[in-house]
Amino acid sequence: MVTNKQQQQPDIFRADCLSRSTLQLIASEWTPLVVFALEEGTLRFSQLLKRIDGISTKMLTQTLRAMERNGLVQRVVHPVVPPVVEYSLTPLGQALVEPVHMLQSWAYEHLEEVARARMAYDQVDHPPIQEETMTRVQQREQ
Amino acid sequence: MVTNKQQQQPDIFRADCLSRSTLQLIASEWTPLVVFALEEGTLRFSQLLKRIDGISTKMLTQTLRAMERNGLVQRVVHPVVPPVVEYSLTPLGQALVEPVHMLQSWAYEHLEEVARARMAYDQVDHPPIQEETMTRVQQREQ
DNA sequence: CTGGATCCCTAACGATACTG
DNA sequence: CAGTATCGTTAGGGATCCAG
Repeated sequence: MVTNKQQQQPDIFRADCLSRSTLQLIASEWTPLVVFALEEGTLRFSQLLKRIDGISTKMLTQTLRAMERNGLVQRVVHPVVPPVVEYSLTPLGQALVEPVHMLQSWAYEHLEEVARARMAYDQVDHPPIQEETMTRVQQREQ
Repeated sequence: MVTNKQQQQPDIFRADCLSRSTLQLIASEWTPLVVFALEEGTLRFSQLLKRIDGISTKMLTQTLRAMERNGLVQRVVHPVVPPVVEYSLTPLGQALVEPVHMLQSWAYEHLEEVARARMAYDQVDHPPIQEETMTRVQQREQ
Protein backbone atom coordinates (compact mmCIF):
# COMPACT_ATOMS: atom_id res chain seq x y z
CA MET A 1 0.00 0.00 0.00
CA VAL A 2 1.73 3.08 -1.19
CA THR A 3 -1.45 5.00 -1.65
CA ASN A 4 -1.07 7.51 1.07
CA LYS A 5 -1.37 11.23 0.55
CA GLN A 6 2.20 11.38 -0.67
CA GLN A 7 2.70 12.33 -4.30
CA GLN A 8 5.10 10.66 -6.66
CA GLN A 9 6.43 14.15 -7.17
CA PRO A 10 7.46 15.65 -3.90
CA ASP A 11 6.66 19.34 -3.75
CA ILE A 12 8.36 21.37 -1.10
CA PHE A 13 5.76 24.09 -1.43
CA ARG A 14 2.93 21.89 -0.31
CA ALA A 15 2.28 21.92 3.40
CA ASP A 16 1.33 18.27 3.46
CA CYS A 17 4.33 17.04 1.55
CA LEU A 18 6.67 14.84 3.49
CA SER A 19 9.61 16.67 2.03
CA ARG A 20 8.54 19.70 4.03
CA SER A 21 8.99 18.00 7.36
CA THR A 22 12.09 16.29 6.09
CA LEU A 23 13.65 19.59 5.16
CA GLN A 24 12.78 20.96 8.51
CA LEU A 25 14.84 18.37 10.25
CA ILE A 26 17.78 20.61 9.64
CA ALA A 27 15.82 23.77 10.09
CA SER A 28 16.43 23.26 13.77
CA GLU A 29 18.86 25.41 15.62
CA TRP A 30 20.97 22.50 16.74
CA THR A 31 20.73 19.68 14.25
CA PRO A 32 23.35 21.07 11.89
CA LEU A 33 25.76 21.48 14.76
CA VAL A 34 25.27 17.91 15.86
CA VAL A 35 25.92 16.79 12.31
CA PHE A 36 29.15 18.75 12.31
CA ALA A 37 30.20 17.42 15.64
CA LEU A 38 29.60 13.82 14.69
CA GLU A 39 31.05 14.23 11.26
CA GLU A 40 34.44 12.96 12.28
CA GLY A 41 33.26 10.05 14.32
CA THR A 42 31.55 8.80 17.41
CA LEU A 43 31.04 11.00 20.42
CA ARG A 44 29.53 10.53 23.83
CA PHE A 45 26.78 12.67 25.25
CA SER A 46 29.05 14.71 27.45
CA GLN A 47 31.49 15.24 24.64
CA LEU A 48 28.77 16.62 22.43
CA LEU A 49 27.68 18.85 25.26
CA LYS A 50 31.14 20.31 25.52
CA ARG A 51 31.69 20.59 21.81
CA ILE A 52 28.51 22.44 21.04
CA ASP A 53 28.83 25.64 22.93
CA GLY A 54 25.61 26.93 24.42
CA ILE A 55 23.43 23.86 24.12
CA SER A 56 21.58 22.63 27.18
CA THR A 57 21.24 19.00 28.17
CA LYS A 58 17.59 19.24 27.40
CA MET A 59 18.05 20.47 23.88
CA LEU A 60 20.86 18.05 23.19
CA THR A 61 18.76 15.11 24.31
CA GLN A 62 15.83 16.37 22.35
CA THR A 63 17.85 16.94 19.21
CA LEU A 64 19.56 13.57 19.44
CA ARG A 65 16.27 11.78 20.00
CA ALA A 66 14.69 13.43 17.02
CA MET A 67 17.69 12.67 14.86
CA GLU A 68 17.67 9.09 16.02
CA ARG A 69 14.01 8.75 15.25
CA ASN A 70 14.53 10.12 11.79
CA GLY A 71 17.39 7.78 11.16
CA LEU A 72 20.16 10.35 11.18
CA VAL A 73 22.10 9.14 14.17
CA GLN A 74 22.73 5.83 15.82
CA ARG A 75 22.63 5.58 19.57
CA VAL A 76 24.57 2.82 21.26
CA VAL A 77 24.20 2.17 24.95
CA HIS A 78 26.93 0.24 26.67
CA PRO A 79 25.51 -1.54 29.70
CA VAL A 80 28.19 -0.58 32.15
CA VAL A 81 28.37 1.60 35.19
CA PRO A 82 28.70 4.42 34.89
CA PRO A 83 26.75 4.29 31.64
CA VAL A 84 28.40 4.99 28.34
CA VAL A 85 26.30 6.12 25.42
CA GLU A 86 27.81 6.72 22.04
CA TYR A 87 26.37 8.64 19.15
CA SER A 88 27.35 8.45 15.53
CA LEU A 89 25.97 9.37 12.16
CA THR A 90 24.16 6.75 10.13
CA PRO A 91 24.74 6.62 6.38
CA LEU A 92 21.62 8.71 6.04
CA GLY A 93 23.05 11.23 8.43
CA GLN A 94 26.34 11.24 6.60
CA ALA A 95 24.51 12.06 3.41
CA LEU A 96 23.55 15.26 5.14
CA VAL A 97 27.09 16.28 5.88
CA GLU A 98 27.86 17.74 2.49
CA PRO A 99 24.72 19.85 2.13
CA VAL A 100 25.07 21.21 5.60
CA HIS A 101 28.70 21.95 4.97
CA MET A 102 27.70 24.13 2.09
CA LEU A 103 25.56 26.12 4.43
CA GLN A 104 28.45 26.47 6.81
CA SER A 105 30.67 27.65 4.00
CA TRP A 106 28.07 30.14 2.99
CA ALA A 107 27.84 31.37 6.55
CA TYR A 108 31.60 31.72 6.89
CA GLU A 109 32.03 33.41 3.56
CA HIS A 110 29.21 35.90 3.80
CA LEU A 111 29.40 36.56 7.48
CA GLU A 112 30.64 40.10 7.14
CA GLU A 113 28.31 40.85 4.29
CA VAL A 114 25.39 39.85 6.46
CA ALA A 115 26.70 41.89 9.33
CA ARG A 116 27.02 44.94 7.10
CA ALA A 117 23.55 44.44 5.72
CA ARG A 118 22.17 44.39 9.22
CA MET A 119 23.90 47.55 10.22
CA ALA A 120 22.80 49.31 7.08
CA TYR A 121 19.25 48.19 7.61
CA ASP A 122 19.21 49.22 11.23
CA GLN A 123 20.59 52.66 10.54
CA VAL A 124 18.21 53.65 7.83
CA ASP A 125 14.89 54.88 9.04
CA HIS A 126 12.95 51.65 9.17
CA PRO A 127 10.54 52.51 11.92
CA PRO A 128 12.20 50.73 14.82
CA ILE A 129 11.47 47.09 14.11
CA GLN A 130 8.98 46.05 16.66
CA GLU A 131 10.04 43.16 18.85
CA GLU A 132 7.48 40.89 17.31
CA THR A 133 9.25 40.86 14.01
CA MET A 134 12.56 39.75 15.42
CA THR A 135 13.45 36.18 16.13
CA ARG A 136 14.98 35.14 19.38
CA VAL A 137 18.23 34.45 17.67
CA GLN A 138 18.40 37.94 16.32
CA GLN A 139 17.59 39.53 19.61
CA ARG A 140 20.28 37.52 21.34
CA GLU A 141 22.99 39.16 19.32
CA GLN A 142 22.01 42.74 20.04
CA MET B 1 37.35 48.72 12.47
CA VAL B 2 37.48 44.98 12.42
CA THR B 3 38.42 44.60 16.02
CA ASN B 4 35.16 43.33 17.39
CA LYS B 5 34.74 40.07 19.21
CA GLN B 6 34.79 38.27 15.92
CA GLN B 7 37.68 35.89 15.35
CA GLN B 8 39.66 35.74 12.16
CA GLN B 9 38.69 32.09 12.19
CA PRO B 10 34.97 31.73 12.41
CA ASP B 11 33.99 28.76 14.52
CA ILE B 12 30.48 27.47 14.20
CA PHE B 13 30.76 25.67 17.51
CA ARG B 14 31.17 28.87 19.46
CA ALA B 15 27.97 30.40 20.70
CA ASP B 16 29.23 33.93 20.21
CA CYS B 17 30.46 33.42 16.69
CA LEU B 18 28.63 35.41 14.08
CA SER B 19 28.59 32.40 11.83
CA ARG B 20 26.21 30.79 14.27
CA SER B 21 23.51 33.38 13.81
CA THR B 22 24.27 33.52 10.13
CA LEU B 23 23.74 29.81 9.77
CA GLN B 24 20.53 30.09 11.66
CA LEU B 25 19.08 32.40 9.11
CA ILE B 26 18.13 29.34 7.19
CA ALA B 27 17.37 27.34 10.28
CA SER B 28 14.01 29.00 10.16
CA GLU B 29 10.99 27.09 9.03
CA TRP B 30 10.19 29.46 6.21
CA THR B 31 13.37 31.08 4.97
CA PRO B 32 14.37 28.21 2.69
CA LEU B 33 10.92 28.22 1.12
CA VAL B 34 11.09 31.92 0.44
CA VAL B 35 14.47 31.40 -1.17
CA PHE B 36 13.00 28.73 -3.41
CA ALA B 37 10.03 30.83 -4.28
CA LEU B 38 12.13 33.82 -5.23
CA GLU B 39 14.72 31.77 -6.99
CA GLU B 40 13.19 32.30 -10.37
CA GLY B 41 12.48 35.97 -10.04
CA THR B 42 10.51 38.70 -8.40
CA LEU B 43 7.26 38.00 -6.60
CA ARG B 44 4.71 40.09 -4.83
CA PHE B 45 3.61 39.52 -1.29
CA SER B 46 0.34 37.90 -2.24
CA GLN B 47 2.05 35.68 -4.75
CA LEU B 48 4.45 34.44 -2.12
CA LEU B 49 1.54 33.85 0.18
CA LYS B 50 -0.11 31.65 -2.40
CA ARG B 51 3.03 29.87 -3.43
CA ILE B 52 4.11 28.90 0.04
CA ASP B 53 1.36 26.69 1.25
CA GLY B 54 0.57 27.02 4.92
CA ILE B 55 2.36 30.26 5.74
CA SER B 56 0.45 33.04 7.50
CA THR B 57 0.69 36.69 6.62
CA LYS B 58 2.39 37.30 9.89
CA MET B 59 5.10 34.75 9.34
CA LEU B 60 5.64 35.80 5.77
CA THR B 61 6.03 39.42 6.79
CA GLN B 62 8.32 38.43 9.60
CA THR B 63 10.43 36.16 7.43
CA LEU B 64 10.72 38.73 4.67
CA ARG B 65 11.68 41.44 7.11
CA ALA B 66 14.38 39.31 8.65
CA MET B 67 15.71 38.33 5.24
CA GLU B 68 15.68 41.93 4.15
CA ARG B 69 17.54 43.01 7.23
CA ASN B 70 20.14 40.36 6.65
CA GLY B 71 20.56 41.39 3.06
CA LEU B 72 19.03 38.32 1.47
CA VAL B 73 16.07 39.96 -0.21
CA GLN B 74 15.34 43.30 -1.71
CA ARG B 75 12.01 44.92 -1.07
CA VAL B 76 10.69 47.40 -3.59
CA VAL B 77 7.62 49.46 -2.90
CA HIS B 78 5.87 50.99 -5.84
CA PRO B 79 4.01 54.09 -4.73
CA VAL B 80 0.79 53.35 -6.52
CA VAL B 81 -2.71 52.52 -5.47
CA PRO B 82 -3.33 49.81 -4.78
CA PRO B 83 0.21 49.38 -3.50
CA VAL B 84 2.56 46.99 -5.19
CA VAL B 85 5.44 45.52 -3.24
CA GLU B 86 7.92 43.31 -4.97
CA TYR B 87 10.43 40.98 -3.41
CA SER B 88 13.50 39.52 -5.01
CA LEU B 89 16.74 37.87 -3.98
CA THR B 90 19.85 39.96 -3.65
CA PRO B 91 23.13 38.52 -4.90
CA LEU B 92 23.75 37.46 -1.33
CA GLY B 93 20.46 35.69 -1.28
CA GLN B 94 21.16 34.06 -4.60
CA ALA B 95 24.38 32.68 -3.19
CA LEU B 96 22.18 30.79 -0.81
CA VAL B 97 20.18 29.13 -3.54
CA GLU B 98 22.61 26.37 -4.29
CA PRO B 99 23.26 25.27 -0.70
CA VAL B 100 19.58 25.27 0.06
CA HIS B 101 18.90 23.32 -3.07
CA MET B 102 21.19 20.63 -1.87
CA LEU B 103 19.11 20.35 1.24
CA GLN B 104 16.02 20.10 -0.86
CA SER B 105 17.58 17.38 -2.93
CA TRP B 106 18.55 15.53 0.18
CA ALA B 107 15.00 15.84 1.44
CA TYR B 108 13.50 14.59 -1.80
CA GLU B 109 15.91 11.71 -2.15
CA HIS B 110 15.79 10.44 1.37
CA LEU B 111 12.19 11.17 2.09
CA GLU B 112 11.12 7.57 2.20
CA GLU B 113 14.16 6.49 4.09
CA VAL B 114 13.32 8.99 6.78
CA ALA B 115 9.72 7.89 6.84
CA ARG B 116 10.77 4.30 7.28
CA ALA B 117 13.19 5.20 10.03
CA ARG B 118 10.40 6.95 11.87
CA MET B 119 8.07 4.00 11.63
CA ALA B 120 10.75 1.61 12.74
CA TYR B 121 11.62 3.83 15.67
CA ASP B 122 8.03 4.28 16.71
CA GLN B 123 7.25 0.61 16.61
CA VAL B 124 10.10 -0.57 18.74
CA ASP B 125 9.55 -0.18 22.44
CA HIS B 126 11.05 3.26 22.99
CA PRO B 127 9.18 4.35 26.09
CA PRO B 128 6.54 6.58 24.53
CA ILE B 129 8.43 9.70 23.59
CA GLN B 130 7.19 12.33 25.94
CA GLU B 131 5.72 15.36 24.30
CA GLU B 132 8.54 17.52 25.50
CA THR B 133 11.03 15.74 23.32
CA MET B 134 9.11 16.35 20.14
CA THR B 135 9.16 19.51 18.17
CA ARG B 136 6.01 21.14 17.02
CA VAL B 137 6.76 20.19 13.48
CA GLN B 138 7.01 16.58 14.39
CA GLN B 139 3.82 16.60 16.35
CA ARG B 140 1.96 18.16 13.47
CA GLU B 141 2.57 15.19 11.26
CA GLN B 142 1.27 12.60 13.63
C1' DC C 1 -3.71 45.31 -2.03
C1' DT C 2 -0.11 45.28 1.37
C1' DG C 3 1.11 44.37 5.57
C1' DG C 4 1.20 46.56 10.36
C1' DA C 5 -0.96 46.15 15.23
C1' DT C 6 -3.29 43.27 18.73
C1' DC C 7 -4.85 39.54 21.22
C1' DC C 8 -3.96 35.23 23.05
C1' DC C 9 -2.69 30.61 23.50
C1' DT C 10 0.77 27.29 23.12
C1' DA C 11 5.19 25.41 22.36
C1' DA C 12 10.08 26.19 23.00
C1' DC C 13 13.69 26.54 25.95
C1' DG C 14 16.96 27.36 29.93
C1' DA C 15 18.06 26.27 34.65
C1' DT C 16 18.14 23.32 38.09
C1' DA C 17 17.49 19.33 40.77
C1' DC C 18 17.24 14.42 40.76
C1' DT C 19 17.89 9.18 39.53
C1' DG C 20 19.45 4.48 37.60
C1' DC D 1 27.56 9.43 33.14
C1' DA D 2 23.49 10.14 30.82
C1' DG D 3 19.91 11.49 30.98
C1' DT D 4 14.69 12.66 33.09
C1' DA D 5 11.42 15.72 35.63
C1' DT D 6 9.77 19.99 36.79
C1' DC D 7 9.23 24.91 36.79
C1' DG D 8 9.05 29.31 34.98
C1' DT D 9 9.86 32.47 31.28
C1' DT D 10 9.50 33.88 26.83
C1' DA D 11 9.17 33.52 22.04
C1' DG D 12 6.44 31.52 18.22
C1' DG D 13 2.75 31.93 15.64
C1' DG D 14 -2.49 31.87 14.20
C1' DA D 15 -6.52 34.86 13.74
C1' DT D 16 -8.31 39.08 13.13
C1' DC D 17 -8.94 43.77 12.58
C1' DC D 18 -7.19 48.00 10.78
C1' DA D 19 -4.70 51.65 7.99
C1' DG D 20 -2.26 53.67 4.00
